Amino acid sequence: MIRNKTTEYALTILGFMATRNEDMYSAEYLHKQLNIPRRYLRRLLTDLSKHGFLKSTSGRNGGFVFAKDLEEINLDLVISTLERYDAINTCILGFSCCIVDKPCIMHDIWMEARSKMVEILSNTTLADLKEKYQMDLIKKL
Amino acid sequence: MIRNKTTEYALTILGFMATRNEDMYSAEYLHKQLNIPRRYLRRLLTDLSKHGFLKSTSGRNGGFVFAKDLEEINLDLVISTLERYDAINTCILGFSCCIVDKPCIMHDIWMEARSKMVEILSNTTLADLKEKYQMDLIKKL
DNA sequence: ATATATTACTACCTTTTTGTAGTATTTATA
DNA sequence: TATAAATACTACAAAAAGGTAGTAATATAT
Repeated sequence: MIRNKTTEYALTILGFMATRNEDMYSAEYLHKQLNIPRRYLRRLLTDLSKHGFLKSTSGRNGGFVFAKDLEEINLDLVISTLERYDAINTCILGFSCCIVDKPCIMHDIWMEARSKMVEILSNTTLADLKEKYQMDLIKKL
Repeated sequence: MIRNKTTEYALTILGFMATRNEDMYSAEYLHKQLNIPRRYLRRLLTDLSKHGFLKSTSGRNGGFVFAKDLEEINLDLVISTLERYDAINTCILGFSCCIVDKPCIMHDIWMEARSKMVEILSNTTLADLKEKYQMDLIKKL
């Protein structure tokens, strides 16, 4: 499902940004807050911009902000954008079908398990996370 | 969830073996059937033996058979044996928590999504796959 | 204008995962 | 006992993922 650390990083970054109220997030700031390797984080932020999640501003006081509404970004979208499935020759799940049986023996059970997961992830947007985060803050008072 | 191709291979191998009725499976035979790289497959089979899923017989006519009942091997067991979670410092899900929030913002939603998946996988044994496979064969007649 | 704080690009290095090679060992069979 | 068909072990090679470095470009502030 989530194969890459990069995807984890991306979720962490977007989740963090979604729940705070800064006008702008610089790579340096995010690095300090999230402890993701500085240079790698930078590259990832640029990637997230290229994929349309963020938009960047160069120069002093520059940084990153969301390129679209938080409602429009669900967790499955983030994951499926960053994980590169070699879509052909594999099950949708990223589980390569064996040659003998197509679909393979695992296919059905795997699809069932995976779809449950995807259902939850795709129904959760960054806006939901933000709301939840703020509710949690209130509860703590 | 499933990060490694190795895990996919393992599931493919065990699933295949569970649904056929051979007395013994040699690496060479499995290689031809499943198209997994010969040498890598061999090593993996040895690993699966060390992990107690299979037992091996050396020498001519040797090969691999299950070391325990198919009922005792569920899919989550296979996955969690082969994927090496660096259990400490990470969520149970293998998703490293960010430093700022512990548990991280994603924690709850992720646990929910993941537990649905694990529930299905851990409730499915190789015996179930075998049964399903045979039912499917009958239906085709 | 110049210095400073930021992102962008490209190339490289390191670690992990995946895959290969060679040789030794085991065991049935002719 | 020799041969053939298997697994076991160890080391290495290749590919992918993760991480670093240097430099260029951009924009603000002084």
